[in-house]
Amino acid sequence: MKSMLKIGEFSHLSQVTIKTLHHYDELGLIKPAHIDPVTNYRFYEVDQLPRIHRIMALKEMGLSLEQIGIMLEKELPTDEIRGMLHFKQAEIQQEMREAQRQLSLVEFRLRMIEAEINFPDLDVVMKRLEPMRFLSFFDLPRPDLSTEELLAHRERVAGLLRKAIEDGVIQHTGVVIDVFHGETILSFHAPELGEKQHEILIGVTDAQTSVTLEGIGQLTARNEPAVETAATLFIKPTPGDIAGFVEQATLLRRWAILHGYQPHGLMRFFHHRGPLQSSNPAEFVHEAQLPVDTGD
Amino acid sequence: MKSMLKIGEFSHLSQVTIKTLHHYDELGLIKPAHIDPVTNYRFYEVDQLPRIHRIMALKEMGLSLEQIGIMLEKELPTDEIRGMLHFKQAEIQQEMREAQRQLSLVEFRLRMIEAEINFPDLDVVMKRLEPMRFLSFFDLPRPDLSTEELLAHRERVAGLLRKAIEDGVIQHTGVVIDVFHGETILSFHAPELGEKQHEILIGVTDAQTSVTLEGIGQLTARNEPAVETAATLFIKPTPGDIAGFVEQATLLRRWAILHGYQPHGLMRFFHHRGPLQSSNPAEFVHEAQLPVDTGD
DNA sequence: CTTGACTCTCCCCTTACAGGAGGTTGTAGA
DNA sequence: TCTACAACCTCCTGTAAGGGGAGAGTCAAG
Repeated sequence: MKSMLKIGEFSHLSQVTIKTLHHYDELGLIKPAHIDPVTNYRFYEVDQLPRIHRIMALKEMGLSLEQIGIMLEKELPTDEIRGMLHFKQAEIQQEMREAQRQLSLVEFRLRMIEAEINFPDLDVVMKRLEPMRFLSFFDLPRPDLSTEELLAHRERVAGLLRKAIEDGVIQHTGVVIDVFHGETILSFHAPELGEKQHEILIGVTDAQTSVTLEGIGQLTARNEPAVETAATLFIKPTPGDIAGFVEQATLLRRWAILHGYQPHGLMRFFHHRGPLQSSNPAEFVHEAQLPVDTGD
Repeated sequence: MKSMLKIGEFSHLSQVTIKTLHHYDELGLIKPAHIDPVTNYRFYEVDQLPRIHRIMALKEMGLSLEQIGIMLEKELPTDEIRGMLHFKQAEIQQEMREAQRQLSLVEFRLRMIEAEINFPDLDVVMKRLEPMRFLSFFDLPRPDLSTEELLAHRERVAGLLRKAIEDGVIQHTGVVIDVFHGETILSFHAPELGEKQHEILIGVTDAQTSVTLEGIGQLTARNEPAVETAATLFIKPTPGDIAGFVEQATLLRRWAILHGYQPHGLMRFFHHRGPLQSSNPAEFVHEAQLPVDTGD
């Protein structure tokens, strides 16, 4: 008196939907004990309850159906089962760390909204910078330039660089980066700093060697390794808005620390569209990139 | 001198794959500033970097592309943004609890393996029991039955019940449940308990009212509400293996407590295939169901 | 002019099912 | 015996966020 169960009854007993049973049948996870060859009706036996039970128990652990299939077939040795569970354990822990990270990002946003700090452009993204070759030089002639003097100086340097590029003296890749050598970005135009606080990096081809430009001095070629950075964009930081510029850069540094990234190296300012590409500062697009240790 | 970027350059600057940019274009999340009508080449502008940056930042928080689309369009009021973030926050916390639960399940399994406790059938699954109508009676005539006496008694009761069902006196739905009234399953055949420690529930139709059966006594009809349970199957607990039976039931109770479920009510033994369906104890399939508070 | 690097549009694949269309089968009441 | 209606079947589509690849067209340099 074997009690054959129709799929509906089996579904009810096991609390597994009929759709799911169809699916598992198709995958071969659990096949009905009998299928009527005429009607194709599936018939299960009570004996099969343990198997579907076990499948559900493994699924609750987050294992994929494929993994469950492996664990169920062929009396897998205990060691392999333990291995799979350890692997799954590590996977879940990774997921939890990821969820924790997301949570801290969301909460940071919420705090910014609550505090009515309005930095709609503080969208920090992790970016990996590829290794690249640069020409480097320090451009400030004196530490105590006034804002006007600074702007004029910048314009003159940009003109010289543009000319050198046109003449082919510099094989430019289109990348320009500023690096501020100082405790923080705040030191940008603090007169008490030494002369070499502001470095400009011009991306060049691998073949480029160091050059000397009249009116600037020596540009030293060097290769920079790849680096992980926390990056955020600066839109139209017109010269008059240096305060906002500084504030946002400071916020980026705080963001990184708050989210568990250890700043590691100097902040870089990557010019997507700067003085070399456009003469209209209102169109400038810069990106601050703070190298960090990710711990990986 | 607008700098139009081909998709490859834009992809490089933003660290977003071309495939993803295609996808976002299709979804309308970020459309190229210009598309060559002849070649269909996509051209982006540097101006569009902030938008893709923001998209990535929101995606890092775990928001779906659909939600991101909503947040980006039409200068959404701060309140709505805050609302969405709060919602996402709750969602992440829920995910973390779920991950925590999975982790504890995996770790429980691992501990069982390490301790070489071999209960391959302790696959605990949460099940919701539907409300159902039962005939209830307490079946032990004396508390101090020997094992042989107990088995004989059971057989006699099963025969009487089968006859009552055949005669239509009991409109049986096929469900039979044992409930042990005592502190734990361990009290099962402890003679010091009173007479009414073992209750049998026979599932019946809603129309069934209480009846009196000769040789058993009165069977009282009552409706049981729905209840959440932690459930595990018992395969072939032959009478001689009462120790294993008890051990597994105890383990189920421990499992529930360990995983944060508060047991709430008495453990039930649901007979998928018991004395009423089969006369061969080797084919029996039972299920222990422990009602619990889930906290929902 | 050719080669190699880019880019385009389609189409299929992933997970674990859910929903529904359209057709067949089983059962209970009139 | 007829007829509802529930239960069951197969087959198709859809989900989220793209990845992989085919086959064809485009761009820049040597």
